[in-house]
Amino acid sequence: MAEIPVDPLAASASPSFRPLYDQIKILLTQSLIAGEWKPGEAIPSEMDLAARYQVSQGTVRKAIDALAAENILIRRQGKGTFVATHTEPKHQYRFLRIIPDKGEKHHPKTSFIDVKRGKANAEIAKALDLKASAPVTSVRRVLVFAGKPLILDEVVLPSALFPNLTLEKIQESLGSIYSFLETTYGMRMIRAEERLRAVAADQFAAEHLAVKVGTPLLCVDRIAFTYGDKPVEWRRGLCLTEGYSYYNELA
Amino acid sequence: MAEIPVDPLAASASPSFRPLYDQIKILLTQSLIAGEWKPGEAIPSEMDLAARYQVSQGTVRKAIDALAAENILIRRQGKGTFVATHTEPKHQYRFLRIIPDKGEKHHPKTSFIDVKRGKANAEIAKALDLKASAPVTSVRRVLVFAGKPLILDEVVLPSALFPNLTLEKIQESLGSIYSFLETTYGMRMIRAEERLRAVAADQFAAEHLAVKVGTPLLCVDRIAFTYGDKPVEWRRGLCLTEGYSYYNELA
DNA sequence: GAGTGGTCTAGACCACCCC
DNA sequence: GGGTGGTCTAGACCACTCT
Repeated sequence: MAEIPVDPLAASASPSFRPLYDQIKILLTQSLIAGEWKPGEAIPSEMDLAARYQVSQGTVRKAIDALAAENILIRRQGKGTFVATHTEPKHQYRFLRIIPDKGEKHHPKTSFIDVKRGKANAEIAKALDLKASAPVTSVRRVLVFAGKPLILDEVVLPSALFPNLTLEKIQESLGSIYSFLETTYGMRMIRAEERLRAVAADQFAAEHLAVKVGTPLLCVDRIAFTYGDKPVEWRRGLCLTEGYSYYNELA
Repeated sequence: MAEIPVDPLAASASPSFRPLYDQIKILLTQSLIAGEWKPGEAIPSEMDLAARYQVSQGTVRKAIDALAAENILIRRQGKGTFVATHTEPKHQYRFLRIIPDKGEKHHPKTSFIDVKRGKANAEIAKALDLKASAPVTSVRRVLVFAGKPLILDEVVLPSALFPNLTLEKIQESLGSIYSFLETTYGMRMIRAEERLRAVAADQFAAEHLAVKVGTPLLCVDRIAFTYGDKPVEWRRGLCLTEGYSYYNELA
């Protein structure tokens, strides 16, 4: 007669198997959400985490590897593992795919147009998982590359998550919006989905990008997500693709 | 007194360190280039490869993991590790990012316009690493989604690598161009770079996409690479983004 | 049941960083 | 020199597939 093992882990493991490193990954993510380790800070060493979770170093390693592959953690040999941040100059414009056709990628200068409060339309409410006509805050800006205004965009954020957002505050902050949201609201964007279309410039876009009405523009709709795949930002960018283009790698 | 180990590997390892699994990865890639394992076939088991290269299974595993992450190999638990192929229905249109705004991704029908021989212009010669005005073969087609012509594109290939390409041959083949190139010329595309712009439809595009001249179109330039990051295809697609858009994930 | 990939462990040693 | 991540190994066991 074989013994019947009474092991709660083994019992729950058999149907729909979940590897240990995956569970560790979830625990690490929860600590990140809870703010146990803040953006830019180092998390405990692999050995410490192995002791904490009572698993081997190799298992912790696999969990961290997965988070590093998603750009949520950053490994630095000899120094430690750090919580990724949009604040570092190198990662300021991590999600910006517009680059010059010739020469190196460079960062734009931002010129803000206005900050307004309003209600989410159907499309945005659906994208951000909000109730219809939930309060939202919109930021409109122009991004200027090498002296040329190239992108006109509108960033829409749920007011509940980002209260008291004003033009003054956002103008004071240097750098990208994500850097600002991170330092001001502790909200970190970890991934985004984009949809691209070609559209004709309307009057407003034509003025701000200094082109004729009807000029073809690249329209980039984005939904950005924070930890746990929660959508927290919708934006639409209208981009003049002259000398610049949207770069993408397919694998 | 400590012994001085005489180890040729260790000696060459110190300046500009290269991990073992990286070297194994290179050896595997060379075997793929040499055609030792053809697309769709299984490569030897991890244990066999470990014996062949005289390393541990874990090291072979890391090398295979890297190639699997690049979609060059495909792991299937319980069955083996296989050479990826564009021939399988699921991967036929792996690089196609145009999907409907509502509903699931679906495959287009192809309608070929013509196949011509010509000389590479400066842009294409540079992209494909060819001599100026090297002979190239161009294929023009229209991709039709759910009955609507949405993409007009031109595929440019070096004639030296793809000899005797005719309209008849390519029309006989079902499915994507990459599937055709793989079965006919044994050339496998493993990754691609794209640049997107918004342009106005010219006369030719307007006719084939059934729109007015001047309609904004998404222009997608692509360079596709085979093993060893060798560029072997240039293409330009003009895409009508009505009800469809170019989908991309940022991480 | 045999074979494959997938997980987990434990330990040794290396490369890198900073004190 | 001590700490961190990175590599490599060897072995045990689990999950999946096919016969």
